[in-house]
Parts: sequence; structure tokens; C-alpha cells
Amino acid sequence: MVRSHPPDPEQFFALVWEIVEQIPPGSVSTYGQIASMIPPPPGVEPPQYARLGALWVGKAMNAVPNDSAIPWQRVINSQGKISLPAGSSAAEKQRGLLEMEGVGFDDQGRVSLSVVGWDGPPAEWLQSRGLSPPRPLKKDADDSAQLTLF
DNA sequence: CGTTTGACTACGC
DNA sequence: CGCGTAGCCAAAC
Repeated sequence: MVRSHPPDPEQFFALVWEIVEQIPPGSVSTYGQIASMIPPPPGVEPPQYARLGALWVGKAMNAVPNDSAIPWQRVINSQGKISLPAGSSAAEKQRGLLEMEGVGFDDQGRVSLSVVGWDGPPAEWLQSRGLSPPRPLKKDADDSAQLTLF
């Protein structure tokens, strides 16, 4: 880890949560993708933010109040896997919530980001908040289905 | 009070 | 495709 918190955690977290609320059921986003929509906070250089942004989004997810309606379960890591400790009750809960939304996992515990990956909020939504379009998701978590289509 | 350990990710073997 | 590493801060142990 580097800097374990953004300069203004509360403001950064609120922005992250607002974005996460836009993720529709059955879709997932990643820590890095969400970070890519948020510009570097004042005083944070872009290279530093590139390293830390995803970690800070993770902090924001960790800080989601228990009773909130924020769909925290729809945020996973860039590999398409759940980032909570494998086998933990929290990880099981996250997987269960996603499966209830129709998100499927392969035998390695990964989702197919090319199938359920989110493409971000509408451009005007982002624009009105000074945010950027998300960086495209990796496609490595592809299931073999796409390959066998050919 | 020294160590450990992060809701991460890109990159090199 | 899987595994280790850098990044170099801070709070929990």
C-alpha cells in the first residue's frame, strides 16, 4: 500500500458510493473502473492516483454503512473475482447476492466481465458531476463461450 | 513500540 | 494462466 487514505476520505467515499448506486442489478464494476471515473483529488498526482485509486475505492466499499442501500456487492476486482477473503461469510454473502441477480461464476470463482461488466453511467450523468468516462474493463475473465462461438 | 496487513492492479516470469 | 512484486502509508495487533 501507499497512501492508505485519500486527502479527503469522506468526500471521496461519497463520490464512490454515488457511482456504485448507478450500477444496475445483474451488472458488476471493478475498483479500478470506478477509480478511473474520478479525477485525482487535489494534491494527488495522476501517477500516484493511478496506483492508489483502486485501493481507495476498496476503502470506500469497506466503509459502506451496514444499513445502506448501496449495492456494494456489484464491485469486484479487475480479475473478475470477489476480493473479500475467500470462504469468509462476507464473500459468501457477496456471491449469493450476485447470483440472485443472475450473475454467474465459473469454476474458478470468476464472473465474465465481458458479459456482466458495466459500461458506466450515461455520459451526461458523468459530465454533470465533473467525472470521466470509465476505462474499459479487461476481457480476460471471458468464458470460453465467446471463443466457441467461432 | 516494532510488525503486519491491507474490498488493488499492472507487469514480468 | 498462475504467482510474486512494487507501491513505501497507517491503523490494528
